[in-house]
Amino acid sequence: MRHDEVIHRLRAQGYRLTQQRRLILNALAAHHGHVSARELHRIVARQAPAINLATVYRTLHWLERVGLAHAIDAGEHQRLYEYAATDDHHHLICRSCGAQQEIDHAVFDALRERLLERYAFVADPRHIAIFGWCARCRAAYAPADAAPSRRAAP
Amino acid sequence: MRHDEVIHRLRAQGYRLTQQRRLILNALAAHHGHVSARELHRIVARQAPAINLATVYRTLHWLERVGLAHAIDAGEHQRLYEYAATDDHHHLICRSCGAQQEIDHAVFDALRERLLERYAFVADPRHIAIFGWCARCRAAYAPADAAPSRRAAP
DNA sequence: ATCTATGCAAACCGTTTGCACGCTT
DNA sequence: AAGCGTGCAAACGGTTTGCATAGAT
Repeated sequence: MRHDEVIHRLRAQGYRLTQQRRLILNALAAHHGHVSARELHRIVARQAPAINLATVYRTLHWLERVGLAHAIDAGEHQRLYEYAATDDHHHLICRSCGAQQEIDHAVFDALRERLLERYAFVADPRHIAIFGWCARCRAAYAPADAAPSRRAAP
Repeated sequence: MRHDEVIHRLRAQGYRLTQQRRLILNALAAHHGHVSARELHRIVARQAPAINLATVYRTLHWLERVGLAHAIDAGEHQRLYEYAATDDHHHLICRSCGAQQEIDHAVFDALRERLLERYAFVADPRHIAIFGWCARCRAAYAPADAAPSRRAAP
């Protein structure tokens, strides 16, 4: 695995490599996509039942600090983590069925340029969740490709 | 104020208009931008000290249900609310100084088109927070207009 | 041997809920 | 008079922290 070398560097920096950290980092790296601390705990607990949830939290903070994990920017009411080696990407989330689709960072290039021009702002979107309606649900609901009206009174 | 008529409609639908709801709605509408439940509670408590935090939460849920308030999509580790009459807009947030700038919904038009073409996804971004670096901080840090490198090891 | 990281349990913070009562309708 | 909405207090779920100890260096 790739992180062994990273870990080496970290050890050189005075951090200690414990079984728990190893397990948690592996689980995080193996898990494609986001994980909550709780889920991660459930996963590593299969291999090391004694591991404590607090340790997972502390380790996640540590991984974030040393740059091996990112906390999710946007999204729902729970903090999620992902392995930092993952390429920048974003998500489309369907309001109707909840399906998530990963999209490429490049889709934001035009927007970033525009923000730079108009607002002199260097955008660095790391993990944005964009809500809307996926093709399937749209087809199921209506033939038109217009979004369902949002402010409609019931 | 505009909501009197809305409230009228709601009353017609069988909802009851209490002092608390009136106060909370007014405070929410008067507050430009996002508010947390706690902050809103603090505000209304100035006029009605007996008002309970649970009531604020319940009222916010109710306002959301009837379409008078939106919960914030993206953003930080706290759920925030805003008055629904507010136009769709988004925020640029500086990672360095924390400054927030409101940006127009139209900035997303090109992105929405692209998402529709490429992913057949109808994006409905309501309140996205885009992190990055504002002009001032960028000037202070470096002459170049490049974003500070993100994955740099310390 | 040193001192970091862990386990445990309690604390914390925002949010939700059950219940009896008050107030709008 | 009827019943929705409120206050109160307790419960809840996720996250953090103090403390003694195990374990990596």
